[in-house]
Amino acid sequence: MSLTLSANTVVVLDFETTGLSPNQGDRAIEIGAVKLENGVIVDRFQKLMNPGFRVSSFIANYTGITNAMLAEADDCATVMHNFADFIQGCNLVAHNASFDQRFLDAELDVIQRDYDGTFACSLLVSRRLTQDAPSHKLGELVAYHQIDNDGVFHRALADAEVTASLWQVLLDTLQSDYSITNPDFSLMQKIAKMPKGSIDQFLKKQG
DNA sequence: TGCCAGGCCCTCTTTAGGGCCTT
Repeated sequence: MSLTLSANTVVVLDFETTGLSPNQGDRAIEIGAVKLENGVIVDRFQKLMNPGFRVSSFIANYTGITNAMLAEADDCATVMHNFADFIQGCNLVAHNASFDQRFLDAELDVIQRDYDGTFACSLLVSRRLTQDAPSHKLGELVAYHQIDNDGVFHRALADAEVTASLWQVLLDTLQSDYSITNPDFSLMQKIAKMPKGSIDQFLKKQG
């Protein structure tokens, strides 16, 4: 891990893609991200990218991203080079991070770039900290926590922004419910891996 | 020909199956 990795800066990111699996030939079509410094958004990144083939009608309807929009976009390599620069030195957060990590790894592998941060998953943390939530879908959690939003979902920057707000809600929960002052990224990673049954006892020891 | 994601998590579990999440 890089010595320049920032302790207080994370990038919350979200991909829109042509499908669920890069192993099955799916590609990224949009990346959106916000950079958080001590919980405050200090930078944003949003780019459509042309995967080189037409997206299905399902994806066009699901995301609102059309083939006409993608025809005018830069190719994936160009966008991902810029995004690799954007995330340099930062840890990463995503909702269901294993999905976004697979696409990030696949797209950066194509252009032979790498990143120095590690991922934390807001879905896994949410399942442990707000076990009463009826669902841990991003949209459902936005409603559950009454998170401000512009009504846009399944677009990369909009989803990254509400995920960043959710991340902050989860950090605030650690402070308010467990008296954990300044919970950090590595604690969130530990929470994500902890058995649900022992999370309460673990957090009470942290406070 | 027919199949086709992958990881987490629960339970009627561990020699398994299925729902939840992401697009």
